[in-house]
Parts: sequence; structure tokens; C-alpha cells
Amino acid sequence: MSLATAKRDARQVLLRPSSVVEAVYDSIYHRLMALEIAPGSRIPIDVLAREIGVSQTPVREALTRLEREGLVRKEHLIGYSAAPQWTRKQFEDLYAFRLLLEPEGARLAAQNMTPTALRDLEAVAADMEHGEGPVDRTTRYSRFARADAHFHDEILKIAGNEVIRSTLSGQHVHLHIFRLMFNTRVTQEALEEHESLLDAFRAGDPRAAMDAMREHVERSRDRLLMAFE
Amino acid sequence: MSLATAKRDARQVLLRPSSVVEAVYDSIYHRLMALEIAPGSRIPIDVLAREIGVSQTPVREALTRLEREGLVRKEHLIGYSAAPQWTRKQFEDLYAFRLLLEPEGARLAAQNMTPTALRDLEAVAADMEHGEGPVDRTTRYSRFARADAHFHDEILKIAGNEVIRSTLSGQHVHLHIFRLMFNTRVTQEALEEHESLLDAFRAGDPRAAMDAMREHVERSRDRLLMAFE
DNA sequence: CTATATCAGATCCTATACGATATTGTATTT
DNA sequence: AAATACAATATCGTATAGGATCTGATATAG
Repeated sequence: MSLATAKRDARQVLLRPSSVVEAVYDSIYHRLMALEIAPGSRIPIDVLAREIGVSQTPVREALTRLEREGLVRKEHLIGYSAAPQWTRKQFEDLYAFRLLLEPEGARLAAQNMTPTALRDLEAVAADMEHGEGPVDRTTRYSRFARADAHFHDEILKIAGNEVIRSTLSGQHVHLHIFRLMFNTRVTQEALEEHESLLDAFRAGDPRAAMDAMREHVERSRDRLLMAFE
Repeated sequence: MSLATAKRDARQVLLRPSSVVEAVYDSIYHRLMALEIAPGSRIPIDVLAREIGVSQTPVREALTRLEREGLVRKEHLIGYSAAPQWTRKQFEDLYAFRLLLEPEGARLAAQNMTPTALRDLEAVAADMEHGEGPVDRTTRYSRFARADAHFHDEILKIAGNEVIRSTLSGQHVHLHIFRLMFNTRVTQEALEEHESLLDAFRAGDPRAAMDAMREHVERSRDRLLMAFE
């Protein structure tokens, strides 16, 4: 490997991902996830730019992306604000939507399952249970929400339909759920349902995977619906 | 109504929608639709800004939105370019995706159908057939694609699930189809299928609406698949 | 003739400055 | 006392300028 190539590789690794916009996007995303920015509250561009330590332009681009993803709202000549807490109807619509896509994703994944893909998926599932170290409830649930997102995304990767995958990941389901439920714990049942999903994958049974996923999503919905009462 | 209120209303109507970013977004969108910007070709920000007559910042925000929607691609420190033409696999994935959502959308719409909603929908369908004036093939098909998008969106509005609706509208299905098919004519059959959909809505039959939509999407897919050969 | 190094042009990324608009608070009038 | 008119502040929207990086061409050495 030449020196120039090594240098280029270093740049690829060190500088490429740094693009300020990406960093700003992640920063805002995590602030929303951690509820540092409360749902519905204003997000002044210049304040954010000062806090993060960059100029306004990259903040603008990050907010534009977040707006398109539904995480923040924009009112012309008024400004940006964090998306308000979800209504029950939005929540039900989202789950009706997931129930149309995720069972089919599980079915496709079972069809395409390979030994290595199954091993990777089991590794992801195992990570969810062994969160290292005792932490406060909020952090623990935040970590769970991200791991769950990872698990579902991994299944959709195996399924192979990129339209379904990118759509569901773009919905930021788990972020919204976290904002709704951050103070509860409903993780144990979910882990068991994931296990029966894995069983279906191990058996290579598309129909069973589909049913297991449907049941998982439905039960998840029912668990969370209690938050509205 | 006070003078101040009248003035504010005027502003609402005249100035609010004008926000430069919106105009720029529409401009780029229509250029993509009209194939003035060929799939895969570069889109220099400053050139675009000069052509449209605005500064770079609004162009940047519009391109960020378009990137998130998959219509343009962005490479860090290289620039934006129009999304490349679709592969057959992407196309099939998209239709598998639509087949999961649109029949259910039609079913929900049939359930919620009201006389006024039906009348509006019939008006939209009628617009599709009476394109005024003789125009070239490309313009005619572009107009058809937009009208078809409008028709499907109207059904999803009636269905009432905003997650499904915004997701499908965000996929810009019809723009991609147009870019694929702009030089063919496959409109007549689609109009007939819309008609049988309307029949199901008139009868208030959710099951029939679901089946009609499934058939419409499947036939649409099969018609377009020929473009890959 | 091929490969490497250097240089120029183009483009993107970031920062700052200015003008336009909405919101908020105060004073005045009825 | 309540409502209206006015002014000040904060924020957004836009424009422009400068620094950093990539791409492509040219020249030189092997």
C-alpha cells in the first residue's frame, strides 16, 4: 500500500464522516432522544449553533432533514420547534402501518435466512439483554429502544427490500416510542417475543416468522397504549 | 374584520407560500420531472442558484430535502447529483411495498367513504381524462403522472391514516415512474382500472375496493416492467 | 510508453452580515 | 379597567465572502 493510499484511507476514516452537518444532526437527534429538548418547545437556530459551536448553515441543513423526518416542525418566519408529543390517533396509525410492513419483512427474512445472517441476528438480540453496568431508568430504556431498532432493522436488511427498510427506519418509531414511554419498563416481554421470532428464523419457517412478528408488534402496541390512559 | 386582520390574511395568502425555499424546491422538482436534469448528472449548487436567481442557502435547504426523499444524492465534498435511473430490483421492491399499503388504503377509504368525499374523488378522476389541448407526448404523460398521484393521494386522505399517506407521497412513486416511462403511453388501461375502483367506492364495498386496488397496482407494475426489457 | 508528482480550476463547506418579520411589552386612549 | 396603537427585541430568511477539498490536466522521471 502506497503512502498516498494510506493517507487517503486515513482521511476516509477520520475526516469523511465528520462533515459538520452529520455531527450536528446526531447532536440534535440525541438531544431529542434524551428529552433535553422537550416536545413542542422552540429550537432557535442561533442558540443551537452557539451551543454546538458551529455556524448557522449546518444547523439549518440538519434541521431541514429532521423536519422532513417529522422530528421537528417548521413554521415560516416563526422558527423550528421539537415535534409535539404524539396523539393517540397518530400512534394507532403508526402501528396499523407497521402491521402492514413488518410481518411481511419477517416473512421475507425467513425466506432469505442464511446461517451467518442468523448468527448476526442472534448476536444483536443477545446485546439487548446484557446492557453493561447499572444506570438510571431513562438511560436504560433509551439503550433498549436503540437496540430494539437495531434488531428490527437487521431483520429488514435480511429481508432485502430496501424500500421497506428505509421507510421504517425513517419513521424513527423507536424514538417516538421512547419519548412516550421513557419512564416505564416494558422490556421483558419484548425480549421473550424476540426469542420466539428467532425460533421461527432458526426453523426457517416464513409463515411462523410472519405470525411471530405480527404478534410482537400487536403486543407492543397494546403495552404502549396504556400510556394514553 | 379589522384592517390589520385583512392585511395579515393577505400576507398569509400572498407571501407565506412564497418562501424562497419552497419555490426553489418546486423548481428543482419540476426540472427533474421534465428530465431537464438527467438522471445521474451533477447539480452544482452555485449554478442552480444563479439560474434560479437566489442565493445558495435556500438551494442548499431544498437539495437537503430532496436528498432525504431520494430524488438527489449527495457525496460529501463532491456535490449533489440527480438520482440515477432505477434498477429493476428497486422497482420491484417499490411495488411490493405499494402492494402492502395501497390495497389497505383503499379498504379504509371505502369504509370511511361519504357522499361528498366520493364526489371529490370522482372529480379528480374526471380531470385525468380531460387534459385540455393537444400537447406533446412528454407533457401529456407528465400531466397524467401528476393527476394519478393526486388520485391516489385523495384516496389515502379519505382512508385517514396519515402515516400511510405521507409515506407513499414521500416515495414520489409517480416521478420515478415518469422518468422510466416518459416516452410511452399506458394511460388508457389505468383509467379503466380507476373506474372499477370508483365502482367499489360507490358500492361502499371495502373488500371490492381492496381487490380493485391490488389489481390496479399489480397491472401497473406489469405494464411498467416491460420498460426493463 | 507508463506512472507519479505537481498545479490550476471548479466546487463544496463554513462563517458572518444585513434586512424582514413576528412576538412581546409598554403607554395611551376610551 | 380594558382595548388598541406603538415601539423594541428576538428570530428567521437571505446574501455574500473566504477557506478547504476534490477533480482533471500537464509535465517529468523511469
